[in-house]
Amino acid sequence: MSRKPNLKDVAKVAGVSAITVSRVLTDPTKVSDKLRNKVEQAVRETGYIRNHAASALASSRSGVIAVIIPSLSNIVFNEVLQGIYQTARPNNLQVVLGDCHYSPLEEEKLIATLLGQSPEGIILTGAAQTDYARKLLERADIPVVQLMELTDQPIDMNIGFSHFHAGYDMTKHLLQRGYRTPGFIGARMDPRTQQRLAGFRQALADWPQPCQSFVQTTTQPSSARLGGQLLQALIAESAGKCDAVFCCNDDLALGALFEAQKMNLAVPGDIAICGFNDLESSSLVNPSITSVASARFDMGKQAVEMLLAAAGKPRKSIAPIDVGYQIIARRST
Amino acid sequence: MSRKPNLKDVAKVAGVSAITVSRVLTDPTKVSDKLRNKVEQAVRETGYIRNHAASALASSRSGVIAVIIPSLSNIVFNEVLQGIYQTARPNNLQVVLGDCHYSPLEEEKLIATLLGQSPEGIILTGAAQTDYARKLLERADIPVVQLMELTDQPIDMNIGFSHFHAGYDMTKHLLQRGYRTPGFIGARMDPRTQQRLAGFRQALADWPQPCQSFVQTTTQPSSARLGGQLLQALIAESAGKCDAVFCCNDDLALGALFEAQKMNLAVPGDIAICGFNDLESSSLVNPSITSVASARFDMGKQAVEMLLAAAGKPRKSIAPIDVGYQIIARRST
DNA sequence: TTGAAAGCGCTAACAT
DNA sequence: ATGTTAGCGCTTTCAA
Repeated sequence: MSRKPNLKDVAKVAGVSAITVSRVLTDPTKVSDKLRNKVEQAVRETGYIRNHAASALASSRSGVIAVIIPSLSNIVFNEVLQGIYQTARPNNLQVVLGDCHYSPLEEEKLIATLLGQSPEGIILTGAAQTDYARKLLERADIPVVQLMELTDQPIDMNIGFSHFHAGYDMTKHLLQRGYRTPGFIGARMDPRTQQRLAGFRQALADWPQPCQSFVQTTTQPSSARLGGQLLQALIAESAGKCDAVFCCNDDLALGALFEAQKMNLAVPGDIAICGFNDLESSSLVNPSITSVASARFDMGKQAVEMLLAAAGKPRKSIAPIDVGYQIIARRST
Repeated sequence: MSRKPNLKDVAKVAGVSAITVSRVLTDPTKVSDKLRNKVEQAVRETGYIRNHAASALASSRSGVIAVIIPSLSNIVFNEVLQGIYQTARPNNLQVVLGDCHYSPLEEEKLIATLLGQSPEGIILTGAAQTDYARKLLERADIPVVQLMELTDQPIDMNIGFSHFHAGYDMTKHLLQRGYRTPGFIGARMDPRTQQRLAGFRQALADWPQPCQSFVQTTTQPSSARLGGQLLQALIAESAGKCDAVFCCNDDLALGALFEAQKMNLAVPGDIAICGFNDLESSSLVNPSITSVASARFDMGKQAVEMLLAAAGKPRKSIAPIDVGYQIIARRST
């Protein structure tokens, strides 16, 4: 046999009709044990694999969900992806994934491309979609989940947490620990990073005594190396007065810590350091780094579950789901 | 019109036949300017989006490639994925991704599932596929690339480097630096990790003087935390005699370093540490960690290019491509 | 350059 | 519980 086997081939081998084979594959309980065994045997024998395109065309169910993340290299999204993939698989959903490199325009193009796969739902990161992207999504009329942050104007469903409040609380943590001239270092400066910075500023504004503060940001991609550089810039800018650094993520925080050690600055004695995302390393370095934890795996999982729950049903407006966050105080502050 | 527009609808609006619309979408040069303009106008007017499933079924070209990696959480594969996605997109290829959690059986199931998408090629990690998986792949008759490691019995194409030789060279590096009682710590113990360990053992066997060595491994997933635990176990096993540790990857190495610092062991004075994969942190910690670098992004990129080059052509046996590796000696050894 | 007809492989809907 | 029939929406093939 040279040609790839199709349903009819399997049916012939099993001595049944094509639809029976189809039923065994789709819902085995609809077929008697006897025939089911025959069919399963025939499937194995022929190495049959169902043609997804034909199945999708005939049933108008693609079994696909689309997912767009801003970065494949940021481990944060990997944990979300794990939640997504692990929930999608047992539900027989294929994931088609796009990386929009933090660009709403790239995201728009990706949405257009991915919608061509007739996904049964789509998961997006953040809420910075272009108007045209929103239009495309509305026309597609499929469930949409916006992930990671909370938004007032969701396209459809929304799950995440407030980066503003997390940034606010982290800054308050620094102030409460007695640091009075805190700095903020940020890379990439995507919307969520900006919200963290806004939280930082608001917390300072709300503090009873006025505090001097310093901010160093760049739109360059985040990395530990950059964390070191930004720390240097911050210390230079503040002429050494800065006594604490809020790093917009843990990569930066780790780099800042290593750099501080190279500069013979005691952490937290000379300078406190805190990060965001609570990566594993942050709890293992010396000193361990204070950070913000959030349920990333769970967000991915829930996003898929929300799509599943919404499938087929008429769209009803669901309140955004706030999964919250947690300040994990450690030795670095 | 409430129903989603199809080719015929667009054709009617444009006053042409369906096939003409199809041609405008696929290869506009095949249609006269006059009709092409009419059609393009009609497409915009109707908001038409081509049905991928029908297109794939009729043309038997899915525009999809399948990729299976052992882990979404291991940053190493993310870099490979970036190479894959960044090469796939400009070539109008969709990637369908599967995570087999280092299990050949899960991989087999994933292959079966992903082949259902009629991918035009498939990229696999490693060479530990089950017999049935290999049968499925042969039957599918599409280009296959096995990635990351080199194998004598490739299914089709192969690109990677020798983990055995890398492990061998790294161990030789330790011996040449004067360490005589080296240890190896390994987690997960997937085939590539085992090859690194085999290289470690061979290097010791080949060394002119006999050396005592220690090995601590676990099949648990790798993590920095585990690196610390394995280091403790190694030191206990060797009663402190161990003077160098070859960690099977950089996560373990970082954890081992942090643990050594907590134990007040000088690195590399009391104990040398080296890792594998050359993650960014390895170059930034104090002391920086010796590691093995390889061209992961490039491997992903090349794998897609190999699929593209092989598409359609009769399968000819191509020699495995060795992308090599590099020992990056740093202060930790 | 354009179109008409004939499926691609599967499943929904309708028998039996 | 099983089978028959008729498409799903597109592209291939062949004809004009």
